[in-house]
Amino acid sequence: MVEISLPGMDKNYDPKLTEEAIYRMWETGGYFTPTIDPQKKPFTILLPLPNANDPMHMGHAMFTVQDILIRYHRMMGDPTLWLPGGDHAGIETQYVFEKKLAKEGKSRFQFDRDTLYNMIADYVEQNKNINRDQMKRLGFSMDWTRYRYSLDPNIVATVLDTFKTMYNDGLAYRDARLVNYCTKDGTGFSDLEVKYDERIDPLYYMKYGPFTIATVRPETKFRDTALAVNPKDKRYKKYIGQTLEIMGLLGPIQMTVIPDQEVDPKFGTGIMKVTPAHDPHDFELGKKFNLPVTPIIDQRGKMDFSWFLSQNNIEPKYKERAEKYHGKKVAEARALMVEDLKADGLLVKVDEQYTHRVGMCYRCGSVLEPLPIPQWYIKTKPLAKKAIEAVKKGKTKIFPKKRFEKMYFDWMNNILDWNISRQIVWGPRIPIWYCLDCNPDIALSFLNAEHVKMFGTYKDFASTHSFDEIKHGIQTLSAPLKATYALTDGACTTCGGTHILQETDTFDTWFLSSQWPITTLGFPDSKDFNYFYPTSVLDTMWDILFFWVARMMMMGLYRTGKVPFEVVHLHSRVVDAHGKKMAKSKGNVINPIDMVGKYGADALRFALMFGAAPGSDIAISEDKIRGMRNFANKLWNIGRFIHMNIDAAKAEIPFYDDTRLQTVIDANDKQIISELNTLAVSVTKNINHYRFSDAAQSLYEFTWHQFADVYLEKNKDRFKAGDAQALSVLRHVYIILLKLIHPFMPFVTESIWGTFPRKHADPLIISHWPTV
RNA sequence: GGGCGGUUAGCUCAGUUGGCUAGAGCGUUUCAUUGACAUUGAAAAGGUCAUAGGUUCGACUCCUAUACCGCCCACCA
Repeated sequence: MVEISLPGMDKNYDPKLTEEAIYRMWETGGYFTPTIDPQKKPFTILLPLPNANDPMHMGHAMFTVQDILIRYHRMMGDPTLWLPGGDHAGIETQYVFEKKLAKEGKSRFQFDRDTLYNMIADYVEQNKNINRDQMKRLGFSMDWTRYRYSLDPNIVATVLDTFKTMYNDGLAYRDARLVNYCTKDGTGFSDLEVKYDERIDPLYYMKYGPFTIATVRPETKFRDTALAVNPKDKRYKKYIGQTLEIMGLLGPIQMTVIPDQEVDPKFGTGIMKVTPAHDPHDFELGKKFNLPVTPIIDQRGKMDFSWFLSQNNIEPKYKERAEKYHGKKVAEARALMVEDLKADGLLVKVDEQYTHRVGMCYRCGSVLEPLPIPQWYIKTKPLAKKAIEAVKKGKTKIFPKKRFEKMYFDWMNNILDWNISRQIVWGPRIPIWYCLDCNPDIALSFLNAEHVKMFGTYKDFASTHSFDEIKHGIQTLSAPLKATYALTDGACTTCGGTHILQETDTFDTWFLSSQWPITTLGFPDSKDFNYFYPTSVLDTMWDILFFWVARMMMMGLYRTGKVPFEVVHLHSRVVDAHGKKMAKSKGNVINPIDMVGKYGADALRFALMFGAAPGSDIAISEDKIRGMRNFANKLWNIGRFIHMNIDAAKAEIPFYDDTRLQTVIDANDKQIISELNTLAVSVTKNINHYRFSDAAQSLYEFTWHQFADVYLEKNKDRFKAGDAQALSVLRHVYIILLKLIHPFMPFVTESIWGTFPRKHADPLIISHWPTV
């Protein structure tokens, strides 16, 4: 066996020997940083900012789509910017951090607000770079000099400014409607974040005056304020408008019967109890009929009977019951009440197998409690209107259009106001200040020196604590809806006092990220903003179309009057070899970094692009990645073959375009050149149309089965004989191929590129894209 | 409840406006054994394109219905 030795080219391509050095060469060479040239239209992509605290998963590896576009445009000569960033990911990060604390036997309640915030900040700081290094390992050609973190001071400043502008425009407001509240995590959520789960719960039929009603939530009935029936329901028509006295577990209550179209006469008994404080539908109904909102569950998910117990002359039996329920968790109290209903003969029957959908906390899985808590909202209708128009007019194009444009319009048309308040510490606080002297009823919770959680109103604490103590120890401030507030952090505009406290609600993370295109580029006036906004393409998976993309459209248009991006490209979801969603619980997760270590970044990137239609899932398996590793190796060995033959020819092989060879060309050469041109045209077209799979497949097919298997095999004798024309054509086709493949497989192509003679010393990354 | 997508070779999927013997990757079978690559080469097997109708000279491709799978949205107590 004769070993062929070529300098720098082993028999097999080993990504481990090249990738790191090549990436460093690109980065230190400054090729990721665009030169601003006012004569040229830039090409810009903002990376969908990953959670700074999370390692990469396969979904992030799909950002390869962006790198392909970026590398392609860079080679086209466009000033090209791919701007990376990291997200503080409010609730996600605080949740992960609390779990970490729990493992160490600690709880967030052992720390005051500032300390907890700083601990989380340190934790994120430690993890931030893992993510960045991993993206480098995939070869992503991002401009790291422009890396942004969502809590960078200038980013936050713009976000606060947006809030103030919206507030002054009447688009940001405070209201106490029913919010999806997780009593375990202690925060409210927006409607988008609610995860609905099918559950089987008992449906209780209970006697209710002259009626029987059905409910899954008997614990809320104490604060029912009305009964609703369908106005067309003959059975109950005569009761409409009447006020009835109904016997309950705590004695008789007064109840008015009201009409409501939406009551289904066929459901249960056709009568619905109305509980405005704990049911979204009832809340709206209550507004219509002016019913009081009377909560019976508190923010910790416990029954609150203080309204009852504070009454005079309560019958001892009822007092005993109320005391028994008071302070119990919802589920526990419900069980007790069902027992008491039985005892009183009020329970008619129980349907144990009632299935319904319940709103759950997407984070911790607890049942969400709709609670009437004041929150900050964004009025979305006027913003959505413009976002719809922009897409209709084609200012922003959504791809694949067929599937996702409809989703976009449906959501925008039915949009509800956006709750941006979160009751967590990890994030910027809403820039609103309350005067404690003007609002002595503001409820405060804070930590005293012994780390004991304390609740009370400002009035309660003012006599025993200094303002400074309150200000620094405060955990949360829950101002009643009627409390007055101001945008200023100076003196109170009403009383001139300085006992003012900032809102403790922090912004929904998505409120920050919805402004990413403007905050990262330096709105309202900076060189980058003026040059790069609007960006060219926004590429992401469809799961955050509403969370992020739609909201960026609204916010970008609101602040700048221009769309934030010209194209929205929704890439495939990565699934396992059997088309199933990857999940830790299923044990089918493939770690991208492991695959890079084993087969190289190029192999993984190519596998992710190969064989998926736009908008559909992409199945990934180790077998497939290995197959693509083999392709990289094939490409590498064609390079070795060419070197070997040129070296053996012992003559200078002219550049293809320097010679008259083109006019006296051999039929075989002519054919491969023609096929190459066809390929270059189709790859270019496919990239322009976001058909990355087609581009990848044609590159694979041409390289392996046309160029290597046919042309190269057929002309081996000519190469061996040192035929200068043949060798020139061979090398030319190969060099062009390296360029065409480079956006997909940047490492192997760049490393081979370096071994060939060329007119300019430039690396492949900034070579010129082939044009025909 | 409303809407969307899918159903093509053993597996995962392409098939862009209806038109040549329906393709790829992986897997399988047979042969080749080493001056580019065994991470290879040559060849092969394997599909009533979910089902039933319809439009058309012609349907994997268009229309209707059905079945199953997946996803999104929705306040049914």
